[in-house]
Amino acid sequence: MDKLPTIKEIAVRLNVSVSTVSRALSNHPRIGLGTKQRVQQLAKELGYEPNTQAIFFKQKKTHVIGVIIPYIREDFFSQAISGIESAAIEHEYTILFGQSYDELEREIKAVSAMKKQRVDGLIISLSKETNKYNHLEALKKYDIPVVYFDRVPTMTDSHKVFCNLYKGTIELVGWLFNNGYRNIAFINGPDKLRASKERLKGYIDGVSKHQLKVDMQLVETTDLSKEGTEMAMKKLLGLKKLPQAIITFNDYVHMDATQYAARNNIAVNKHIIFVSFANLPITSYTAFPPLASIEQHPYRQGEKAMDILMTILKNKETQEVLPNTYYTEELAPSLVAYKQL
Amino acid sequence: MDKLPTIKEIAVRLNVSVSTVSRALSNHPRIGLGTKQRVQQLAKELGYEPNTQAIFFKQKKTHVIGVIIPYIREDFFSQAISGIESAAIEHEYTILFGQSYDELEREIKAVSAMKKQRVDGLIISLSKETNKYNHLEALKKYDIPVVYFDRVPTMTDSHKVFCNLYKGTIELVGWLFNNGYRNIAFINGPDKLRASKERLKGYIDGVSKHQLKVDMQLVETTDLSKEGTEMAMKKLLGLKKLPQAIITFNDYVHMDATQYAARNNIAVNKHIIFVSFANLPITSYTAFPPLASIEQHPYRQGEKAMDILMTILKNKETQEVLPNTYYTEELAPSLVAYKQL
DNA sequence: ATATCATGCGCAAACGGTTGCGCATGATGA
DNA sequence: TCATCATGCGCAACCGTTTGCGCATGATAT
Repeated sequence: MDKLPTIKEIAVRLNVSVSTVSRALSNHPRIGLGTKQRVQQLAKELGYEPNTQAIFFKQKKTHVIGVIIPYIREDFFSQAISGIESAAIEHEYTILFGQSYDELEREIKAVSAMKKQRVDGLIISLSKETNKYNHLEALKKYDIPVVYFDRVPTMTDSHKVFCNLYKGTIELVGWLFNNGYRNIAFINGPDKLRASKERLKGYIDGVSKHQLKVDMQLVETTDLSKEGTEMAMKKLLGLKKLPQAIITFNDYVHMDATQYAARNNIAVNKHIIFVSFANLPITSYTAFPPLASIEQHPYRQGEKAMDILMTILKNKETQEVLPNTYYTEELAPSLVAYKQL
Repeated sequence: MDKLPTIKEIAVRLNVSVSTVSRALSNHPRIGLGTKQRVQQLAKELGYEPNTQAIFFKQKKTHVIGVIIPYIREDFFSQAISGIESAAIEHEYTILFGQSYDELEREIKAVSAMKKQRVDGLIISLSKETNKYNHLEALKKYDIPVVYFDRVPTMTDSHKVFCNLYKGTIELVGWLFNNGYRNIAFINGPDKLRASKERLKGYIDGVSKHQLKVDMQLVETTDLSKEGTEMAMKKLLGLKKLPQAIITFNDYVHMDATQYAARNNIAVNKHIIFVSFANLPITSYTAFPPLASIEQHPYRQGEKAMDILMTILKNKETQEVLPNTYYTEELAPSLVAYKQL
């Protein structure tokens, strides 16, 4: 394969210097019209395309941003990455992709790979295991800004975008209340997860808000496995007073819960109604879809994260480095009722 | 932020030349032990990490491969990309990500972005619209090898890996036959799709193989929309002799078909049984899961594609360029029966 | 004592561009 | 007529690293 045409080759052929060619191509005012035309003409003929790698190298930029997520198979994240991608394209950026599979070790490796590739910035949704942030702090040394989304860290000195699930849960409880449900149960996720804490707080505050007393017997947790969910359901169905409604941690839990209920002769969504947090696109095809769901806007979270990253990068260029400004974008979740009760 | 330590800085501090430092770090035999130690020691102290961008630039390599798929939201593709990623990690490669959304125009842009970034290779599953390949041929000029998977082109001078759905469909028909079903209907996808042609051929040959006569009244097509599928179902349910089994083009069609059937008082999977091609992970949670399904091994397809790409790249290094060797990997699909009939 | 060789290291080019500065040249104004 | 200035272009450094080659130096062989 013959070599790609370079600026140098054009220079030689036209008997001018490389600097002239470079400037001619970028329409520098100090280059004569004739020269410009000859250069641009020949460039076109040769099919010259600037070697972006060389330019990026010199400019210490890559026009690449890293994206690390737990699982691309989760619809939530594939939507998020699509949002990121669409915003990235607008800014002429491309995405370097990595999954953590919810493992800290993999996350560290992925971050390290991004660092090696000198991404201009990183967007990440943390793994469940992530409890320390050295690997991410390390990026500061390389001047790589990090924007977190959805699974965001607790530190305040970070850029982040997330959906306020505390409010979402309150809304969900409110919706149930307004539709006449009082005895509202809740299958939460693992205690240590931030997502669980938020939901629980929302549940408690939501219930209290309507002058109901909070009955912790109605609150169970699952480790998100099928078995864990079934154990939780077993306890709830064993209560003397059966719950009228069950809020599940997410759609995966929802599905296991409803299937278990059905197997135990509960008329799902009649006898007990189920509501959840939206993760899955096709719950409507499911045997027992949730009657209402909290939409967490993954696509928009992705877009927003990218937007924030872009403004950070622009600011860096403009030297307006405001090192102590941290962007936080809190999206309002929205309740989607699938059926009018 | 203070500058990152470079080889040059180490050189200055140690009063040696950059070349010595470079060689000392890579354990070159011609460098004295003492010097090596001092260099490596200082490198460690400074936290020196080689600038991979600079190295890649010099070596005309990026250690990045591009991956372009239609929709990451489709579970098939998110699995495929996971397979690619896992193989990539083993070879110290990272993935530049792009979606075509099944549009040729977007695919072209994505390819162009990959080209700009000088990926070392490209793995792509073509968009439905892709009927010409100039954008991909253009990569030859840049010496970027392309490996196709699943949605592969017709040209023979290309590397590809795919699942033989012709055989898969035959197998599906055979399974139905062996379980006593004779009147087997088929809702296929759009005629022009290669995937449709393969399935249709498989259907016809599969049916003939068992000495059944091929009744084209049993074959309908859908444009893959809900409405299209329902029209197809309407026709099939309108036949004087109702089919005993229906093969659907994929799980999305399956779901629309079964829901339509249920609404029209067909006892799904009893009155008429449904089988499909696996796309969705959670059909088991669905109201009417398919009783059997052809698994197309997206993860393995991804892995395989990456493996092929790697051997191509290795060969390039070794100068053993065999320009007219094209790798083709045809995976055998496997039939998964969800219930014993 | 001299040719030979291994050892240890530095020079400089190269990858493909960008860019500050300086040097001619001809036109302009005083 | 001479200083002044805009115009058009080239020189060379630079980004961070690798690598072919050459140059000393001291040891070994003859």
